[in-house]
Amino acid sequence: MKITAQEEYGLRCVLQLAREETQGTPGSTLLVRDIAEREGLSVAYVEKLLWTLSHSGIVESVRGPKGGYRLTRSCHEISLGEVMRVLGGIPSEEEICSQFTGNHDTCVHHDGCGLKPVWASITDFVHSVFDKVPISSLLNGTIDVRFVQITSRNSSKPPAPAGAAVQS
Amino acid sequence: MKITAQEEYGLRCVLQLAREETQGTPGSTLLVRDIAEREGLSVAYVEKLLWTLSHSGIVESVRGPKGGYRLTRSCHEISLGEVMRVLGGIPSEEEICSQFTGNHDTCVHHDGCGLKPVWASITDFVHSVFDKVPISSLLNGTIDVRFVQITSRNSSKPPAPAGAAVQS
DNA sequence: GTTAAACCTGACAAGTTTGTCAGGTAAATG
DNA sequence: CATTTACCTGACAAACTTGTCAGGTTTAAC
Repeated sequence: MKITAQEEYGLRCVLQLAREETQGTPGSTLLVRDIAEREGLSVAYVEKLLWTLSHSGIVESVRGPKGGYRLTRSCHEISLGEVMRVLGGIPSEEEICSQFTGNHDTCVHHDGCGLKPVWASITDFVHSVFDKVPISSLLNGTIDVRFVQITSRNSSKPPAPAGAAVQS
Repeated sequence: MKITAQEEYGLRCVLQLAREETQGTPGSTLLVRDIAEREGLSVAYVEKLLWTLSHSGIVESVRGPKGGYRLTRSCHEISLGEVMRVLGGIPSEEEICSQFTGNHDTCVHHDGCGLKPVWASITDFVHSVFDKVPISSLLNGTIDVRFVQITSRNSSKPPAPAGAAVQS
């Protein structure tokens, strides 16, 4: 259960833009160079991360001099879950058993596999928590995710919408 | 947020031993060769996984002919969290910020880092769920982790003990 | 003792992820 | 319209993870 580098650094970039949104003038942008400097990352790497984020609709770019990047929506309306899904390449329910490079072509557990529903429940659960955390709450010091209210959904849950279900 | 191959395959081996415990005679063991065959893994790989597990006290080996591996305790007393911690190399609280190979020697967030407590809370939270799932419950078909009772601990929580806190 | 069946171990090849590089294309200012 | 400042993109080197290999050592049965 690891957090990937892409998730870590991508989220940091988003948080820089969120800070700019709350502290700068409305619509102001941040240069890639500045984000890279503040995070100790290379310009090229930050560009790559922002490319992923912009193609998922979380951030947008303004070209030309005085250009830069900014969030597409208020940082109160963007959830941690939305950002993590974009950055992490969360495996879908179907991919859970096929993401492993074992030497068997078909999952030996395809019948009576007790593990697949476990993984599915875990990732689903983690995201239900993430979806309730707006990134704005990550700006000021500390948030304890354990205090997030968990809604214990029934098994007849509706499929989760692609967008985030942020609830302040 | 990824489940590593070691976690996946290591847990499968543990579940094979748990099944043997519930279905075989008391104290009976399972051959590495048989586990490998049932899971579609190589004998060498299963040996490596079991080595990790045995050095953490989750499984033990019986040498010689008629030897093999078995769990050290009943599968009702071993939690998913305990197995995952052994297999995943979960980073400790101090390592959370240093597990990334960025090009900065000191974490740029060392003062006022809003991310570290988030990662810490998330991993802590996930494990508090895992610790409540005995591996015996993974044997028969499906368990939905979402229905596990979450105890919302206070911030003045005692440090989590190394052993599992399984509660059936 | 001998043998056979099992576990133990370190080194290494293959594959994936991570981060960089070099060279593009687009837009606003003067 | 030239120039500067910025974003865009594909290919690739380095680092890490994954899984294998070859050869050990230990133990129980006969």
